[in-house]
Amino acid sequence: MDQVEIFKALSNKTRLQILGWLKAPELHFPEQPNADFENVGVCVGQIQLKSGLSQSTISEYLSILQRADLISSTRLGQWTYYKRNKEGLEKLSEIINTEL
Amino acid sequence: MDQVEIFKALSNKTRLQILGWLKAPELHFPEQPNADFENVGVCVGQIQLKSGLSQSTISEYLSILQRADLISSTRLGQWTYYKRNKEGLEKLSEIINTEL
DNA sequence: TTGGTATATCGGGAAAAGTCGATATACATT
DNA sequence: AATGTATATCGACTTTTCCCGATATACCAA
Repeated sequence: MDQVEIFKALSNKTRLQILGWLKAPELHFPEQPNADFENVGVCVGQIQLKSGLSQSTISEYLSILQRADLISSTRLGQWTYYKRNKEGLEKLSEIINTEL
Repeated sequence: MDQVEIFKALSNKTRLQILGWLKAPELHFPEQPNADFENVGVCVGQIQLKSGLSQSTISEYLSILQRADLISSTRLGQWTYYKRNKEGLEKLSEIINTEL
């Protein structure tokens, strides 16, 4: 993954917010039936609702974050759940501490 | 400083390279008369030369990095020297570790 | 004060990102 | 099979970023 793409993914207020929400889903989203936050994350619809942006925009934003390895997804039935990707974020932290 | 602006500043290959060069100027730039790397940094002309981009572009890039608190500048005679801003980079690292 | 060098700012054209509504796809339920 | 719901993709339009050359400003030297 190109470093520039990681920073581009983070260069947007809504995408930064999404990462913040996913860091503590229980604080930012209502209870979910059939899928716990820790294991699978939060479904697209909830994220969209909270963001106030259109469904298509949020879907694209999530895939940008995913391409940057900052989040990961799981499909369960008709829902796609996204959660933080700890490894990707640790790698980012390392880039900043060692290369910049 | 807005977090988004920090990440935007980092969303460009050349600007990332500049930060990398400024992390270890002695490895990336020739000796400078009258100004040592540790205290004042590297002058715009040297950075431009190494980047291969135009003078105006590099001048703008440096000011983008400076507005994001990632570098700082010192004017000495007709030269402006830029160096890494440790504090800003530490703050960035903290943002990533605590908010994302 | 005239000219030379270093850097900053301005104006612009091309490319990329932001964001939407419409449509497609995937899955579930009846 | 038909319909409904969740998400992804497409096409378009607007705004922002990239990067340049030209020009302005600041400082220095003769």
